[in-house]
Parts: sequence; structure tokens; C-alpha cells
Amino acid sequence: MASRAGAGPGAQTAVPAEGVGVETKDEDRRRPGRPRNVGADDAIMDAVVELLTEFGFRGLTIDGVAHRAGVGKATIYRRWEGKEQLVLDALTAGRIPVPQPDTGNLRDDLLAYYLPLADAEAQKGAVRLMPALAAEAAVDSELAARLHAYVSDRRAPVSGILHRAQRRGEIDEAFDMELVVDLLTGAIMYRLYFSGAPVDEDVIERLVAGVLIGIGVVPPG
Amino acid sequence: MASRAGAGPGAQTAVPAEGVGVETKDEDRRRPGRPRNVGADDAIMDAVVELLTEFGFRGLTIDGVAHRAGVGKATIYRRWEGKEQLVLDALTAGRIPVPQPDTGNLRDDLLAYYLPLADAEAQKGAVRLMPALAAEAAVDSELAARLHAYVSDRRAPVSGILHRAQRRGEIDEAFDMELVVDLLTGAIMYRLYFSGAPVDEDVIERLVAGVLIGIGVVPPG
Amino acid sequence: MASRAGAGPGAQTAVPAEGVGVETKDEDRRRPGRPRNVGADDAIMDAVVELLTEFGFRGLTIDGVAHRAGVGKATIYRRWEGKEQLVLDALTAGRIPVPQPDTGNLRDDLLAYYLPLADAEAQKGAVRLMPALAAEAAVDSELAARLHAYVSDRRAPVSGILHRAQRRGEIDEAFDMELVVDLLTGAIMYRLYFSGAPVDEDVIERLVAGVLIGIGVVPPG
Amino acid sequence: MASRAGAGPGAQTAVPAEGVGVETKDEDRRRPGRPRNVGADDAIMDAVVELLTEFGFRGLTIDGVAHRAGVGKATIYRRWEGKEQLVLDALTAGRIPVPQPDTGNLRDDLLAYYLPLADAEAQKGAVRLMPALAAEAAVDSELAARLHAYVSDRRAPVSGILHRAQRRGEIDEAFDMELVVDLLTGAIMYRLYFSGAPVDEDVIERLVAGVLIGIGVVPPG
DNA sequence: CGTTAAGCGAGACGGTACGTCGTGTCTTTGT
DNA sequence: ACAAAGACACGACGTACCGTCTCGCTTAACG
Repeated sequence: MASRAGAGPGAQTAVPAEGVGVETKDEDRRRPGRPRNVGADDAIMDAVVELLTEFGFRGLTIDGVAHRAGVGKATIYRRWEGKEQLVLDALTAGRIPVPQPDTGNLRDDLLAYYLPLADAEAQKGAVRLMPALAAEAAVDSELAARLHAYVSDRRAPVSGILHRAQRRGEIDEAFDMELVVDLLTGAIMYRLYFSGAPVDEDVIERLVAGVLIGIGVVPPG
Repeated sequence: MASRAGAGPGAQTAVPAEGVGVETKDEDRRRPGRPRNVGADDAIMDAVVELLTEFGFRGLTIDGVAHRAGVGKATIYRRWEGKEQLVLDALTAGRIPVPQPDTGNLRDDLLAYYLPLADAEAQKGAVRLMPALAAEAAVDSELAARLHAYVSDRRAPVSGILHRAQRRGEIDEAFDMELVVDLLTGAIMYRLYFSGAPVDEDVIERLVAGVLIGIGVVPPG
Repeated sequence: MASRAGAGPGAQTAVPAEGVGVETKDEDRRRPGRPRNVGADDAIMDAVVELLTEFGFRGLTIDGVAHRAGVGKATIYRRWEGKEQLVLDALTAGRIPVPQPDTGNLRDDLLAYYLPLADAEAQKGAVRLMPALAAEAAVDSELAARLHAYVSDRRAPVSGILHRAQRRGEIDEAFDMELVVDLLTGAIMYRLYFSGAPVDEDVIERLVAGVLIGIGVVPPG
Repeated sequence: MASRAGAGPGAQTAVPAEGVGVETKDEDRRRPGRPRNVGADDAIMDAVVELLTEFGFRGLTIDGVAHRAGVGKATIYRRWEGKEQLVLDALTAGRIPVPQPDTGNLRDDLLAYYLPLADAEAQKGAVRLMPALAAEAAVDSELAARLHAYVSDRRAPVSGILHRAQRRGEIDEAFDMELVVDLLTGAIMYRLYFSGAPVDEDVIERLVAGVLIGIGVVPPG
């Protein structure tokens, strides 16, 4: 999530937050009082990731995170507003790298991006997290904004791959590349989260192949 | 959800359940004791729908449903196993009809199916429910089965439209119609639930048009 | 505490309480719903007494009581409004008998009443409880009323002893027996709770003897 | 509390303490570093008194005192060991003068000492503080010692009045003057803190009169 | 026609997690 | 070294739901 670069974890959701917006020349003007323990952020994020994989989103409790991180509950509430913000930050704290393939070969780049999604472990995590976050986003508009920003970050590489190919003339200008991203990513998410249909390497290859045919990159058949 | 036809609401999930499947000639074999108050089912379902739209899935409580429906909590637990089953049943209790267009015109049928999804009210409900159900399904395999069945029911009409067109020769046999359903439905769900991008009539028309071009039904450009 | 006779424990402080005031002919009209578990009252009271003697008033926690009594915390809050009400009820639940001596011998009756207060264990409990209750009563007028009623119950026997002696002509009518109770009881409490001076059998005997001289029952010297 | 004379406020409880007692010729031997802000003591004491009267002992928090006094929490903890010491110091910081009557007239001296206790405002303060301190003293032996010393200081003038009268031959040598103080002071405290009975000028006069009769100073009737 | 058995509204039950608050300590920068 | 500010670990608070369990009652079918 590029937009978080340079910001401390949780800086986007922390209540007092300050420093939002353009930094002034006083940006290094420290607030009085003991500064927040930066190590605590990492300990909390680590605990969240561990507990999520152990117990899933529903089984994750703030008490549990606090205990595992060796931190007081208040320290968590001082920095995040709730479970969802916490998990979303754990998700976006740069821990899950987004593949950014750019070999110039459209098909290879798409597969390089999507094939890792066939990994069973990654799927398990995503299935537990993404719908829960989306469910909460439906009710909390601030979380929704953060989720959409995260999703936007995740799709950006595919968007780039397709637009570059279009600029190279490999794809007809008439096609809307953003819709193509929606189709590909949507199909995979739909299978993972809602239909329960498998998403393995074969499925991904067939989806990519089909879309490439559809946008006229390779001849059908 | 077609398979519920004829059964009382919740019959599939209620613990004693009996009477699953087609009723036999013994269908009038009553159990002793006071029969269930059939009106209560409707009151409960109505309360669920009302409270969902008011407070969202997270804000829905069994206590709240019981109070709103003028019903004891035990009456709800006697018929459903929990919040998720309850909501899923409210979702599938025949209240949201699935369009089953079959005019023989591929484009018109697809639009007849998908365009209603552009309705803002329907979207609001879906956004609040589907991710919450998917989140719970990630943890509860029985609910997952019920969700997948529901999703399967919802996609069946599109599947039918596409397969009929393929049988009529309008679509190349090489294309996998199920993947096409995944692409179309997935793109819409992805925008609704995760990316936050709008799903209006224009978007739906462009998605359908693009896919029809992609599968060679209409010439590009 | 005579006024509690017949009432269930906590009946005076329980929030809904009903049944306050004169009972009507419908007094046996049960409220709907599951009745409160009467056994729980005893379990809670026992736990309170145990934990008080183990950890004192400050060390007593609602969680601790709930756990020790094998009861949910909500069950306690359903019946009492807080720690102080709970302790006061535990105190007055007929568990600490008030001596009611009435031999007709003024000195013996007074000693029979006061000498048990020299017991070290009883003192330890009283020192831990009474000031804490008085402190809370200073801020909570309802608790104050309950505390005053309890204190009034405790002093009643002495009052009776003295008034009976006065009626028998042993004490001059001019003396105010209530003030005499204040003097005797007050001196003991003052030593116990505030001055830290010992209250042993000797002190009690000297106090009683001095007061008897003072009110002219026995000749000085 | 006479023994505090000359020492800075809180010097008795502050952890580093030093400088207890009369300053020596080395009194200007300053410790290195910034000296304590003497004004802070007053600000803290004022805040304690204000907050006590506003919210009572239970409602008094160290955070609240620090904020009201415009002082850091650590500054309070550097000088006192906790809430109770703080309150006890506020109580004894020379703010409530102890009457020291010595006219040679026993009855007048006793009334000069006790009648100010009939003041409603003074009673309100005392009722809120003394039982709370006694409650904490039951658990904290150091505080108990300080409380007993304070109480001893407060009773000293009455003790003096009575002993002087006894030495003048006005009171029979057989009576234990300390017990008489216990009786008088105890009766008043008992009424104030526990029985809820009023302590007005009339009650005090009757108590004093009764005791004077009792110890044979004035003839009964 | 009375017995029996289940369903009913109501609400108390033992639990668990919540988010807040207070305590006493520690860690900054500034004086 | 002390000051204000405020973050820290800890732990109790009182609330809210969960899913279960009695209550007294109603409602049928069966004997």
C-alpha cells in the first residue's frame, strides 16, 4: 500500500493522529510527553497476524492481542479504533508484498501476478479476512475508505500491466482495461469468497487465457 | 432458493428438522404437542429484514429480533441455529426473486438478469449481507454449504442463458460458460463489495458488451 | 436486621424489586419468565463473606465473587447495584447474630452485649467493613439509609436493656438512654476504627462500669 | 498536626524525604538540579480539597488532581505515596485548626472544643473523609499509623482540659480521663459516621452536660 | 374429556468480550 | 534534577450478547 510509505503503522487510524495532511516546517516538532513505543506497533501487528492465522477473524480478541503482544489493552485502543482497523493495518503493514511483474510479456506478467493466488495458505488467510473486512466496511465508512484504498493498491499492478500492453498496441484501444481488471480479479474473488469453487493454477490459467482471447491478444481456438 | 419450496421456513436448519426432502405419504403424521406457530416465522423474518436494514449485520442481535418480532428467544433458536442461518434464510425466503429471463436473445437476457443489480436499494442490502455471510462461512462449513448453494441458485439462470446460446451456436464451443459467469458476476461483486467502484446500468452494459465481444458474439468496435 | 425478615436476600436493593410496600391480594402473582435462582443468592453471599475475610473490602472484586460463587457477573449486577450494596447485604443477611440479652440485670446484660466485641476476629472483620461502608454511605444516600438501618438494628438491644432498667427505676428518668448508647457504642467504635486504641475485655468492662457510675446505678469508688 | 511544623508539606510521606525535623546549619546545602516548585504543593492541596468536596473520596483521582492543579502526575507521586496520604496531608496541612481552649472552666473549655463540630460544612467534609481514611487504614498499616497520630493530635486538647480539671480536684481521681475522651468523641463520631443521627449544638451540649454529671462535676437533675 | 406433550413469551442463567478508567511507573523534552 | 505531558502494563469496572434453561401458559391430538 504505497500511500502508507513513511507513515508509522496505524498512523492513518490513530485517533489523535496529527500530521495528517501536508507537513509543515514544524513537522519535527514533537508533542510533549512520552512518545509512543514504536516497538509496540510491531509487537501488536505480529500478534494480530499470529492470532488471525490461529483463530481466524472471529476468534481474534483484543485481550488476546494485548496479551500476546505483551501490551496493555489501552495501548491498542489508543492507536486503533477497533478490531477491524487493527486487522486492516496488519494486512497493509507492508507484510504481504504485491507482485509487480513487468517483463513486457502480457501473458507472463498476468500469470506472475495471479498465480500466487492459487496458494492454499494465502487463500485460507484471504477467505478469513477479506469478507470480514468488507462486512464491516459496509457499516463503517472510514473503514470502507481504507479497504478501497487497499484494494486499489492491490489491483494497481494489473492495471499497469494491461495499460502498458495497450500502449504497446497489443490491445485494442476500445477495451477498458479497468473493466478487464474487474473481470479477472472479480472472478477469482467470487470463486474464493462466495461460490466456493476452487481457484487453482488451472483455473487461473484458463481465466487469463480466456480474457486474452476476449481482448483479441491471441486468436481463439 | 428453489429447494426450500414446500418446506416451512428454516426447516433445513432447525435441529429436529425432520421432513427434510420430499414429504412422504405420512406428511400428515403430526408430532404430538402444540404445533409451531406459523405466523411467528413471518414475524421473525420481517424483523430480521427490518433490523438488518436499520443496523446492519453486526448490529443485528437475536434479542433484538425476538423483541421486534414479539417472540421468545427460544422460539428463534428452536427453528434456526444462529444469526447467520437466520439471515441466510431471510435472504432466501423467496423474498428476492431471481430473474429467469429466456427470450432467446443472449444480450437481452443477460441484461434482464444483471440490470436489476444496479438498483441502489438492492445493492445496499447485498453489500451489508453477502460479505458478512461469506465471513461467517469462512469459519462455519455448514453455513458455507448453504451459502454456496444459494450462490449456485442465483447464478443458475445466467448459466442457462449462456449454455442455451452456446447450444444455439451463437458462442464458440471452446469457451467455458461457467468461467464466463464467474467473470461477469465476479466483476460486479468485486466492485460492490471490495473496490467500492460504482455498479450502475452503464457499467453493467459495458461489462456485458465487453464479454459478448470477448466471446465472439458481436464483432469488436 | 429485623426489617429484612421474610424478604429474599437483596430484595431491598434489587433494581426491579417489585413487592416493595404493602402486598396486594396478587402478591403470589408471579412475574413471567424464569424466576431467579434463589440458591444463587446464598452462593453469592457465601462467596462475599469468604472473599472479604480473605482479601478485605478493597481486595474484593465482583469478578472474584462471581467466579467463587460459580455465577455470572450479570447475575450479581441483576440483584445488587455494586460492591457496597452487596457487602452490606452480606453483612445483614442474618449471618451475624446480634446478642439480645435480657436477664433483668443491667450490668450483666450490657456486658453480655458488648464483651463479644472484644473478639479479635470479629474486630478484624468490622474494622475492614464498617469504615468502608460508611465511606461509601457518605456519597450514596441509598446506601446510607441501609447502613443507618443496620446500625439502628444493632443498637436496639442496648437501647432496650437501658430503657427497661430505667422503667424498673434503676436509672434516673432525667438521663437520655439513647445518648448513653451513643456514648458506649461510640467509644468502642472510635477506638476500633479511628484511634487505634485496643478494645479488649478490660476496656469494655471499665467503660461499662464508668457509665453505670455516671448514671448513678452504682456508687462511685 | 503540630509535628509537621517547619517541614515542607508532604515531607513525612515523600519517598526521598530527607530534611525531616529541624533544619541544620547545612539547610542551604542544595541538592543538585532544579529545586522543587514549592507552589506546586499548594496547588495540589487546593485541588485535593476542591475535588474532595465536589466528588468525595471515591470520586477523587490522582489524574484529576494533577489536571486541576496544572501539575504532572509524577510530581504528585514524587511527594506522596498515594491517594490516602495525599488526602490525609490535605486534612492535616494546618488547614483545619484544632481548638485549644484553656480558660480553666471545664464546661466552657469542653464546649469550646466540641461545639465547632456542629458546623454543617465541617461535618460534610469529615463524613466524606474520615471513614474513607479509616477504611484504607484497615489495609495499610503505615496509613493507619498516620491516621492514629492525627486522631491523637485532635484529641490531645480535650485530654488536657480534663486532666487539668482533674489535677485541680474538680474530677475524682478514680475516673480515667482517656476513657472520657473516648466516650465524648466516640459518641459524636458514631452519630456522624455510622448512625446518621444529627450532631447539632443541642446534642453536643447534652452530651457534655451528661458526662459532667456522670463524672460528678455537677450534681444530677 | 382429561391426559400428554410440545410450543409459547418471558426472562434469568453461566460465560465471554467489550471498551473505559484509574493506578503507579517510565520516558520524553524543556527548564 | 525537577518540571509537564502523556504513554505504558495491569487489572477491575459495568454492559451487551450469546445460546441454554426454566417458569406458567396454551394448544392440539390421543386415549
